[in-house]
Formats: sequence, structure tokens, C-alpha cells
Amino acid sequence: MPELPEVETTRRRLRPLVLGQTLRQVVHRDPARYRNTALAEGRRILEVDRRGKFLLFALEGGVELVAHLGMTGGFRLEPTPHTRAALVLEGRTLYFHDPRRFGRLFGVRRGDYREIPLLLRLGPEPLSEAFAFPGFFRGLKESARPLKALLLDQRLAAGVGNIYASEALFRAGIRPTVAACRISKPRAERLRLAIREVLARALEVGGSTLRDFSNAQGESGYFQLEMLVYDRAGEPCRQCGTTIQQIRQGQRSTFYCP
DNA sequence: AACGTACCCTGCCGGC
DNA sequence: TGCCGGCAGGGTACGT
Repeated sequence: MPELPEVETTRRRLRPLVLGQTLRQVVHRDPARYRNTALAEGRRILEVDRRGKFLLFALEGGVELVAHLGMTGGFRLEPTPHTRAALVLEGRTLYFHDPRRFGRLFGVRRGDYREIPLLLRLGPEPLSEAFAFPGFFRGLKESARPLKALLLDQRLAAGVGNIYASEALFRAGIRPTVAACRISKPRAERLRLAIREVLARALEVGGSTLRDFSNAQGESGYFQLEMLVYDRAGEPCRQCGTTIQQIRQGQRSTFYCP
């Protein structure tokens, strides 16, 4: 469930379930992936925030439980065959379901993200005022990487992942392969607005649900119905009929209309 | 510093 | 039917 719209949707659904409750225990058997979770135990949950693709549970006593869902992580109300950890609250237990085990949990003192370097270098929230043109354009100018690869690296905009990178580029009418530093000002601005619009729209409809309808547990979003290029290789472009292409950039698939 | 590539995991799908 | 390669919304650890 992992790009910004899916994580934000998770945050909104989780928040009313956990707010004010004491996190009694964090149960798991994998201290390498779920670190320092004991620090979070026995504390009340004061807020649930998000930064990029990270969920931040603010606990009393200046402690945070930071969660990253990885590729397949999510919180469930019932245990599953792929439950890797459990957050035991007062009234209920949240089960951390994560087949591929790319997800992570960290107990930290508030704001002390030394163990989570990615969180320290995250760019601005794309749906906030902080995602302004000057900084975005400067970031593009400083890199010769293909635009799509740069969008995935979380520094220009926190929370953009593989689906929304392709979708935003298509909506802005820009090839994923062009060197970031070669983008003109007007096209950069179109891209910035496209990123905002795609993420905002996806959030409106609860994010995207790809192949996990069966165990979705009320977590299904509907943005996949509006995807214009992602996962549409070989199909006609919805705007011009040209066949959508799929290429590889840094071991990830990119979809675009030539 | 800033890129590219291999690797981390498990499940599923299409092709043979 | 059964097996196998390739791929999947994430990120890291290295090499150059």
C-alpha cells in the first residue's frame, strides 16, 4: 500500500482507532526489522502523523513509533498468515501484515531519526505549501538523472512512488527518460502541478489497490480505475490511442505514452 | 558526491 | 498439471 495517497489513507483510517489508547505492547520476533519497539510500550498514542511514506505515531513522553510499510505492509484488525508484528492496544490489536518483509518499525525519541536516514533527507510534502516552485526547479537543475528516477528518490517530493511518478509525468506531457536538468521552467511547473494533482486525486479516492482485493479488509482504493499509463503496457493511450510503452529504469518499470 | 547495480523477501502469473 | 523465470506500489549497501 505504499505511496503517499495509500499511506495517508492508512493514517486517516488508523487515527480514530488508536488515538488516546495506550500502546501496551509491540509483539514481534524480528529485532532487526522492528527496532527499539520496547521504547514505545506503555505509552499513550497522542497523534498519528505522516511524512512521505512514513507513519509516525506520537506517543507520550516524547517518543515516536515510526512505521514504513515497504512494498506490501499494512495494518489489519485481524491476524493473517503474514502477520509480522502486533501493536497491542487497550481495546484492540493492530496486526502488521507484510508478506515481503520490507516494512520497518522504529521506536525513537521524538525527532531523533538518526537510525532512519531517509526520513532525515526527505523533501517537502508535495501537498503542502512547502512544495514550491523555486526549490523544485533548483532540484531538477542539480541532477542529470532521468526525471523518473529522480522523482523516486524522495528528495524533490516526499511520498512519490512508482505509480504516481509515471502518472504525473504523463499528465505533464514529459518523457520519463529526459535528464532532469534539461527541463524548461514551464515544463517543470507543469510537472510540479501534475504531481500535486495526481496525488490529491488519488487521495480523494482512497489511493490505488492493485492485486490485493481478496484480503483488502476495507482498504481498497479506486485510483487504479483512473490510471492513464501505469500497468497499461500494450494498451492504447486514453488520450491519443498510441500504444503505451513499458521500459526499465533502475530495476523499476516505467510506463509512458511515446 | 552522485550515479548505477545487486540485493533484500514472498507470492503470483504467464509461458512452456 | 507442474515448473520456472520474471515481476511486484519499498528501500539499502555497495561499487565506480
